[in-house]
Amino acid sequence: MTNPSAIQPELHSALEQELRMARLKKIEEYRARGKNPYPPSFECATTAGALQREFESLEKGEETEIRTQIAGRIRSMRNSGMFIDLQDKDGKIQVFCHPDSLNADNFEELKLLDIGDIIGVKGRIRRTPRGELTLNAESFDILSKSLHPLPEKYHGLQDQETRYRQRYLDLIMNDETRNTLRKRAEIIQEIRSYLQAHGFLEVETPMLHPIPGGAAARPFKTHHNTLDMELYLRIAPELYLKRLIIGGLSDKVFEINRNFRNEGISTRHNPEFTMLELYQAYADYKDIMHLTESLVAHVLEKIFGTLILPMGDKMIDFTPPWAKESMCSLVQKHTGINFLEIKDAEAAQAAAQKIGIKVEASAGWGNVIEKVFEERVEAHLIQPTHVTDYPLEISPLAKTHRADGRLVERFETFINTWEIANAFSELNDPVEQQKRFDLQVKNRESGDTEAHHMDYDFLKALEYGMPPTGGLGIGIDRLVMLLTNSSSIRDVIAFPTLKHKA
RNA sequence: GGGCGCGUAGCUCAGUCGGUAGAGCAUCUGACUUUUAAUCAGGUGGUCACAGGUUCGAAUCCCGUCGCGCCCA
Repeated sequence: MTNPSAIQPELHSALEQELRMARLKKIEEYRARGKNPYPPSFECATTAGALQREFESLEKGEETEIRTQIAGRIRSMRNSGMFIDLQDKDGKIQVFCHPDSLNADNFEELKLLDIGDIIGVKGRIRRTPRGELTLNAESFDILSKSLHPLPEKYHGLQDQETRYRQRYLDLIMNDETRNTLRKRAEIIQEIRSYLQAHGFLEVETPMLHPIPGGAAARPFKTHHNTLDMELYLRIAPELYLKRLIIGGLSDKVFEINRNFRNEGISTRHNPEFTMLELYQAYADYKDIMHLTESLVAHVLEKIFGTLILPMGDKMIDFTPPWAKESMCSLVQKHTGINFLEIKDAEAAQAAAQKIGIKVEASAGWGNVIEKVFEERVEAHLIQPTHVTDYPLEISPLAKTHRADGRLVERFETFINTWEIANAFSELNDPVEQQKRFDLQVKNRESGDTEAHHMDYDFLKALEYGMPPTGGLGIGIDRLVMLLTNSSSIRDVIAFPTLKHKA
């Protein structure tokens, strides 16, 4: 049994304690009247938003005999509680508490109500002479008493840090936060329904990996006590989804789930983030390109009813087909250098240095191209663009390009300068895959902490035969950022990773 | 990891040249009672992020630490 008057460590000031004690006292008074301040349920007949729509045409000053009941949080009170603004999931409605209609018991209990309390109200609908749709309360019940004051009613909650640390307050106070996080849920719902309608099977693969694989990234490490075994939080589901394709669980599988990468935090990076990965047997990267476009276009049409959205001060046009150009061609366009004519790493490094781009002495031909691309091309990719035909050297899981052995069949889609999608014709030659892993292991030994690990278990699976397969990864958080015009990934993740507060 | 900025009442914010800590909202008391950020009168409320330094005197100047934001890597 805890002492309700005990000082909580989070409550520093005397005022905060005082406010809390005053509200605890009101709870006791309410109980003393035989009422339960935390009742088990309340039957809502409608919502504020639904009422606003339903009675849109009710004239000023018009009263009805229509009774309804509604629940919500008290956002403000005027005239000593005579007028209460109630907020629920989809709107606000004014509640009028006057002894003419409100029962005598409840009228006495008005002084026990505070801003922030959740109440249920029964009453009749009218529109006031000033034009406000109003519920003339006949009775109310406290459904949950709030022990803390809400942020300032006019300016709301502004402090960025508090908005992240106490997201529930941000959600109560800021419509924009509610809208963004609801849009996120809708976007994911639409992705699911599109993929399910196109024959994809939704699956779940492990979060705990004995060997972190499927991406170039540093993992979080953890330990299983009973098995006495090191495990890693997954950096990508790729190698397990391919095992499902090998097994023929379905020719089309997808997973929408969290990945974890033990790297920096920025407006575009959160240590845990949500990824869509899908694999389609007998398809190549060109098929996946079309799939990517129609998937995203479907989401936009369903949710926004348009294919053109604002992002910052720009307009992004998602209408398929999207621009498509090879990485080397884009690099040549922006630097004048045609790397396809450059044969070795030394010459590539020299070409990059000549235009003022520093590259490491160990950088191979492909690494140099990637670096030049990042520094000179990415910033220009505003409208949706598939960048194709990446260097093999930086793509250890992709199939060698059918027309050029130095490249792979891969594309990344850039929108608003951000990488949104990454896709390949998947490498399904186990001998070739082993060579690629060997090279990665060598890179790791020479200091590349993001290089892939050798994974014999996966190689063994490949050796049983994986059909030709196209694969796609889409960063859901960044996609949601684009579609909700959000400038920080923290705005599209309900509870972003934060440091301990001092 | 580097640079810049921010941190003052529960919330939103002022705080001049270094001279006793301020406002609005919220809250409490009272008045009023069909309001719309209700209004009127009065009151409560402060670890000025934390720690040190300079100074007769620091929210203010300096150093360090922590947290948040923005830009860069």
